[in-house]
Formats: sequence, C-alpha cells, structure tokens
Amino acid sequence: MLIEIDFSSDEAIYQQLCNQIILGIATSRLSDGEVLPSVRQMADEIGINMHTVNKAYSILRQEGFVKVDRRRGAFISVTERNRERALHIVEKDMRILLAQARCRGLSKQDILLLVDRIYDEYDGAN
Amino acid sequence: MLIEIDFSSDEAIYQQLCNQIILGIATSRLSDGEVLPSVRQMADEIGINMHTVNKAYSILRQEGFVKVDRRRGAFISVTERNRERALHIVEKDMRILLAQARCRGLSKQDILLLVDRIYDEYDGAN
DNA sequence: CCACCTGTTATAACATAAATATAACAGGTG
DNA sequence: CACCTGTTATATTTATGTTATAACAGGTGG
Repeated sequence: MLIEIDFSSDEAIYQQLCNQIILGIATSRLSDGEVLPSVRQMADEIGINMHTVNKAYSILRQEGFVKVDRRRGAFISVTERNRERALHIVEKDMRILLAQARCRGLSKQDILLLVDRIYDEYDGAN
Repeated sequence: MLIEIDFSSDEAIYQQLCNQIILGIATSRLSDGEVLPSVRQMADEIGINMHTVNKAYSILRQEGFVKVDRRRGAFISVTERNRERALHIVEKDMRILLAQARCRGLSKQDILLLVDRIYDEYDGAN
C-alpha cells in the first residue's frame, strides 16, 4: 500500500503512519493477515528513520490492529470484537468532533449524511 | 463554566482547554456573547501559566469560536456559517475516526446511533 | 491624570516529545 | 553462517509545550 507523509504537517509522522494504515484496513486496501513492510524497508521507502516506523507499529500492535510474528514480521490482525469497549473508545473522540461540528453550524442531519457517505465509501471498497 | 484539566493526560493543556470551551458552546453552557475569564484570571483558576490560556484563546479566535474586544476581553462568538467549509473541516477528522471505528468492528448503524445520541444530548442541554 | 484592567508581544529558560543516528541483541530462515 | 525479522539501548538534535518575567497599547472608572 502506498504511504504518503506530509512533512509540513503539524501531525507527527508516526501518527500519520498509524492513521494511513488504519485507513488502509478500513478501505480493505490492507486485508487481514497481510504482511506489512519491515520497519527498515518501510523507513527506506518513506525516507524516515526506522524508529519512527517502529513506534507506529508498536502503537498499532497495542491498539489491536497488528500482530507480530518472529518469522514473518508485522501483519494485519484485527481481533478486537469487544463492542462495548470499542464504542467507548470512539465515543470520546466523537464527542469533541461533534461539538466542533455543532459550533460550526452543522446539523445532526448533516453529520448523519456525512457518516453514511463515508461508511458506504469504505464498505464499497470491498 | 467549570474547566477541568487532566495534568496526567498526554493531551496538551491548551488543547484540553480549547476542547472544553468548544464542548461548552455545543452544550450551551457557554452562550453566544458570553464573556470568558481573562487570560490571567483563567490561568489563576486552573493553576497554569497565562500564556497557555492565551494560546488556547488565540486558536479559538482563529477557528472562529471567539472574538476579542479591547474593553470586554474574549467572548463567545460563533459566526461561521460557511456550511461547505465546515463540512470539509469535519470530514477530515471524521474519516480517520470512522476508519478506527470500522476496524474495531463497529457497524454503520452503531455509529449513526452514537451520533444521534450525542447530538440529542447536546441539543437537549438548551 | 492615574491606577487598573484587557489582550498581545517579546525574550529566555526549562521539560517533554519527536525524530534521527548508530549499535547491538535474540530469534527464525535458507 | 549470512541474512532477515522486531526489539532494545543510548545519545543527539530538533520541535513543541509550559513557565517565567517583563513590557506595551488601549479601554475603564475613580
């Protein structure tokens, strides 16, 4: 999967990397069991340091999106199916985002349509 | 409005402050035209430095949630009504959040219900 | 006019985090 | 044994967050 990093962004590189891999999984550009490039290879491709990639992989592993096998390396493994916990995690960020949306004059319907559209886009990529 | 800062959080203080004020506006605990404590007073109340508060106010002003009058100080002023631009801003963060939600096994319906519930909660505080 | 409040700016110091660099280690593969 | 994997350690540089002290322009009320 092609990874694009915006070096002029105020978002940390390892965070951008995490986000893009998560987006990749959500849009099925990365499928379950698929092997990620090694930390050194990925670092070379992007042109960043090995440890920055390692940090991203470690976070993804901790979040339950990636697992590591000694022989194969890091690979996609979405195992979390604790719906309550997942909802709780998402709700925290959603509250802040919806507050912003409401302050900017967006209605509930605006957001529902936005969610519907993006979710369909992700599903449609299957 | 009561501001609570989690000093053990990994989130920056000025960012927490911004979020709480935005949440305050969304839930109508802060109404349009309401004056915010001065940067020095707010800093004293929370127990942080004046510049940290000033940074939060500056960002809120830049984002269009706050305006400044020489005599009154900072006050709530939500003037943005550019729906297209607002949607564009929210969409960027929403894409990442929905990707996370989808990776954690949450369905579109799960998210639509979550949005519906939070938005009603914000509206109900009127 | 004067003391007092506002936000704003400047400068310096310090702490923390991000990113890079170099190196080494344990374990698995061919 | 050479080569790959992730992981760990240590050090350095850079950027950001936070605090500290100080000053300035402008508005308010005594």
